[in-house]
Amino acid sequence: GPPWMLPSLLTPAEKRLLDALSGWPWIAREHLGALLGVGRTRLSGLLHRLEGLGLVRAHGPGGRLALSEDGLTLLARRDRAAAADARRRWSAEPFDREAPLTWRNVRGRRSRQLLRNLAHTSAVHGFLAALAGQARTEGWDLVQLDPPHRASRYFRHDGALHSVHPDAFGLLRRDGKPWAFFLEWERRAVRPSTMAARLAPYLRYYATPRPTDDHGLRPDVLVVFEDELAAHHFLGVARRELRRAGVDLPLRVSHRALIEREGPLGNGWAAVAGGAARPFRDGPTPRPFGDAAG
DNA sequence: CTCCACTGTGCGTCTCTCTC
DNA sequence: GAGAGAGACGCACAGTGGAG
Repeated sequence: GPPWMLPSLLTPAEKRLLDALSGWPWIAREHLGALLGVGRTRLSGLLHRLEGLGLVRAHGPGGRLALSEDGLTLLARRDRAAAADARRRWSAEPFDREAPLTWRNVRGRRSRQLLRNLAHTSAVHGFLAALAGQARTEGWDLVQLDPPHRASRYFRHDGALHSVHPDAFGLLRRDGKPWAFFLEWERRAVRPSTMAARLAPYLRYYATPRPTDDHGLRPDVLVVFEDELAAHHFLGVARRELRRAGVDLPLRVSHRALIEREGPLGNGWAAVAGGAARPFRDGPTPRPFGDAAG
């Protein structure tokens, strides 16, 4: 059919898949299935149809998924946004179809950047996929999940314009009670000064009334490190910085192995509350995201 | 001395606000 | 609507210091 008929041809599930892909380019099938809450069979069916319509393409040996340029155009038109801009930014098409999939061979600026840092991109996808799965089994409703470009927040503090650029923002709800978070996935083992610098934008943001104004509640700031040692160091830095700034920042810290074992909604987080860092697995800690812990 | 990991700096990119 | 300026991010690059 003609392209202008596409929106009416697509089912709600297919539109949800397109939206997910627009937020998380280069996502692996497994992660996408978990995000959408569909099994392998169902996912294959959806992808087969969308690939047949030319809206989605799988790239590289890993079959990383992304919207095609037609897919980007379709969503841009729906959002009354400039389609050419969207393609320039998000196109996953290679310059050279014969050449292997590398970041240098990708047209879109943002999608190129995401492919270049594929380890980080995949880590965030994996976190969110696990979160979505765990949320379903534990009765949480995943209301909202924003990729970095929608999770950024710009605000004024001391007269200057500042911003936070999280790797993701999410809003969940259970029994009518909401819980929200910003995610920062930290790759590099960073020095104390760098750790403090990463924290500073959030300290400024939470020093303003904006978190509550923006979301109706104060989202937790989740910081995940690749290795445990860096997470422990960060806890110390964060404790000092929070005390120094006198800001009540709902910060939770963890590391990859702990998240993989406990799940994002599990017991693997250390809180920095009242200036006192609580070490990981120091006795039975309350479930951080449940009713008990707040 | 060489090698390697880490660090600081410079640059490019993005999005916001302000101004015209 | 276009352009400038500001703040934040992340890469490339070069310098530094420790280990062998």
